[in-house]
Amino acid sequence: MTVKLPDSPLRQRGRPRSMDAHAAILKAARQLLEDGGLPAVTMEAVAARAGVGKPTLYRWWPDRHAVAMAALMDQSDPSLPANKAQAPLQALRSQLEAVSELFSGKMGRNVATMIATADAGTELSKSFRNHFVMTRRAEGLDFLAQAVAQGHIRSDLDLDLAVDLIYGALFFRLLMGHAPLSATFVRQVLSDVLEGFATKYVEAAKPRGALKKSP
Amino acid sequence: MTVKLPDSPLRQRGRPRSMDAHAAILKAARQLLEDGGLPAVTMEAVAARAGVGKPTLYRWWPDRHAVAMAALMDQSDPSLPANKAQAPLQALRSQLEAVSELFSGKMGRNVATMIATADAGTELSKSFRNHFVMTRRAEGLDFLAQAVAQGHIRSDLDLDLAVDLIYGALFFRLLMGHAPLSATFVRQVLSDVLEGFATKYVEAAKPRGALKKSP
Amino acid sequence: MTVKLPDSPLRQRGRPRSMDAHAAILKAARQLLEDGGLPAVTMEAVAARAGVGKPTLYRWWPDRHAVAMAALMDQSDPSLPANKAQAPLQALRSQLEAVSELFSGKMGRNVATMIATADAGTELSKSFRNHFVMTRRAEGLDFLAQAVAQGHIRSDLDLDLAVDLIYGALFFRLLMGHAPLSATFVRQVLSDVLEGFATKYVEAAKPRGALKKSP
Amino acid sequence: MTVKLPDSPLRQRGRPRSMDAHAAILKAARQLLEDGGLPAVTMEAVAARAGVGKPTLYRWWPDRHAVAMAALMDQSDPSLPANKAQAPLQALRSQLEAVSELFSGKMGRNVATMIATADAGTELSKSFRNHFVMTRRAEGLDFLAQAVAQGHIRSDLDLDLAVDLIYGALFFRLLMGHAPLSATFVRQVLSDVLEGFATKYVEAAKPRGALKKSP
DNA sequence: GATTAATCGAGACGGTACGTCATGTCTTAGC
DNA sequence: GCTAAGACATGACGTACCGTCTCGATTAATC
Repeated sequence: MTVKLPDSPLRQRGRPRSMDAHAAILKAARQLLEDGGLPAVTMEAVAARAGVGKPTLYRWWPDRHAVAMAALMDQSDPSLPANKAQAPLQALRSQLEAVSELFSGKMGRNVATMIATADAGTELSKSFRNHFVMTRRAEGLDFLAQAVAQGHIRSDLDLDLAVDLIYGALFFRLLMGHAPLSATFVRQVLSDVLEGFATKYVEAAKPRGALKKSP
Repeated sequence: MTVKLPDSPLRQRGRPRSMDAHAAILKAARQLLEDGGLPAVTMEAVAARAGVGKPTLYRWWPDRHAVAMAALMDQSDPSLPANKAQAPLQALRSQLEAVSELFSGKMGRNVATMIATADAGTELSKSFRNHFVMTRRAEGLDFLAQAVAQGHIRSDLDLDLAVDLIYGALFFRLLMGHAPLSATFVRQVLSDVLEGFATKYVEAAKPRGALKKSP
Repeated sequence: MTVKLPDSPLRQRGRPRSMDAHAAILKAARQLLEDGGLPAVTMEAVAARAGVGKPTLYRWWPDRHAVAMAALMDQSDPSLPANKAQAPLQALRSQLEAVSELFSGKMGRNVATMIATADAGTELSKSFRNHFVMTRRAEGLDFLAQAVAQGHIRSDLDLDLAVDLIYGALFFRLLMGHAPLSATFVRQVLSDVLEGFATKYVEAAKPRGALKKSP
Repeated sequence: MTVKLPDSPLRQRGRPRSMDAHAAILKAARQLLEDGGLPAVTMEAVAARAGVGKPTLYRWWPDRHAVAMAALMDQSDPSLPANKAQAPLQALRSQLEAVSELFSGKMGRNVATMIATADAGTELSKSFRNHFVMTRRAEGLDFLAQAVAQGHIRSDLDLDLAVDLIYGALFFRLLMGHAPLSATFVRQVLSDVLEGFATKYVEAAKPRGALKKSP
């Protein structure tokens, strides 16, 4: 997370903010998250561990939730693996496996919890969702689009829906916990979803859409 | 939700618990939930509004989270619509529409938040997930199985995965909020997922599973 | 949950307040006062030293000032020496010496500071002033009245004014610090004030200073 | 109060200090004192209202107490009425009336509070006491000395004690608040104290009360 | 009917964390 | 070199709930 500095014609007037303090705060929050999860990230504890005053915390973040979000976003690498060499569907599978591995860990639960707990209207909350989920989703969407372009998938599908199906199943299992988040699961999701979309089927099957009229 | 009383062979010796108090507590918690969401459900506030002592609360629930869960479960009708008259896929669609309508409301967010926040290992937490999600999921699974039995859907599919895809997409949109949870969306999810599964396709297309080996 | 009965004799409803906590708080405040004066009596420090939660402090006193007042009043013996055996003017001198000795010490300054700092309209503030000053003033007034009755002092004087002169001079020196608060000072104040009031004076105007040897 | 500038032979090297800032600070402090009393005079508030940086405040005054004192001393006219035309005891009465009127107002309480709260050893604290009390006391002492010289008062008295009696009674009533600080009170104090001191008394012991009509 | 014991309301208790405020120090850029 | 602006560590403020602990009162089953 980066703090937006006003790029105004006015130059910095007062003492510039301490980058040390900033870094120490995020580090402290990260450690507390790992040790005790979200409830351990109290402003008090973060301030104490970072060697920082509470007002400094409140100067830059509205509440503990925001600090925790910033810490998580700061730590995790938002850069995508970008396996451009791979075939698009293969790349999608790799990415899904990486995501599911990340999210099945301790931090994954934290992220999921925070997304569900957040105010959903806040700017920070949006950027958090973007950081952890929506950029991945966008990447996945891109992979699907490439697959369509390369003819591996039918071109008449709603790809937005497709990625929601894929990532949705993943998060559903994460939250409900009724089944593991294994690589096998990822493989199954992909194959089952994409079977419906595969070009091969389109060629052989007709007519589309009749199903929903007579179930 | 009702608290299980020990059906001991010994007759109750002391004063029996007050059912009035129990009901008043849940009602108070419900109102607080509606007014201020989960954070408003404090033990203090519930006790005050219900005209009940705090020890009475702690006698029956371990913490505020549990009280809120109990209140939500008490209020919501767990009974399923059970349109056995309808064709199974039609019934599934009706149920999904009902669920998406419920969850896009205020209480839906509360339920989602609580599922994500809960300890995930607690007995109460499990029964909460069951009450709000897993019973619906089980019902959906049943509808799919009926559809298979009646030949509307291919018989060689992993139905567990299918329901996770369907409900997952729903919850994903609910949590991320990047797109509405409309009836249109439900229709799309169903049609797109089921197209992959429709019997018609199975007849025409071969071979299955080759896709994932050469994407 | 039960019909409220007209609570006849205002019976204790909840847990009774802990006298231990009360005593510990006052003791802690007293020690802090001695160590660091009034500014050392912070709610935080009192709570910590007394092994008591801050809310318990705020339940019974509105602010740190009140706690310090209560501590001072609790510690000091409001009972008057009551030297009824002595002649009234002699008793007055003894009392003044005792008061000046008390107030020239560390606690004296604290008391003086608190009287000057207090809100002056509060009930506690009034009772504090009563406890430390006005009861002594009343006693002094009584001594003077006795002296009048016994014919040592003229009967046509405003005794209220006389005690204010006497105690006022004492406090004036205490606050201004331009001269010590010695026993000599007390003797001087008394003799000079009373010279104006002494019966003998009116009658004979001689010799000076005899008064204080045989009041 | 004015800050002493170093009258160095060297010309000032940097930016000269702003006299505007100085004046603005005292004005701001004065206004805050009037609005909210001593506790309202925070460094923060003074700086903000004066449009001045906090370091500028701390450069010239050690703490908020000192700023408040400076503001009070700056505002109040230290010049004495100096009715040299009047008879000394009459002049003393005029002065006492002026003082009692000033001190019974809002600022009077502030001054009294600050005297009692101040560290009593500080240089500023001493000069504050001098400014507000001791110069008046010295003036009163002078009036008494003149009265002695002119034969209105006995010559063998401790005048230092006499002024402490007079001013003490005044401050005592101010602090305790058990009786008003009226002109009547001033008249009474003077007459009763001086009766003991009046030359006439020593000589004739009759008649009483004539003194205050012809001092 | 009297005894007994579980439960009730009320509310004080020791705590923890909250979010705010003011302190006094410091580090900039601007005049 | 002095100013304003303002970030900083510190620490007390007063509040909200937490979960525990007495209390006296209530209420039924048991004696």
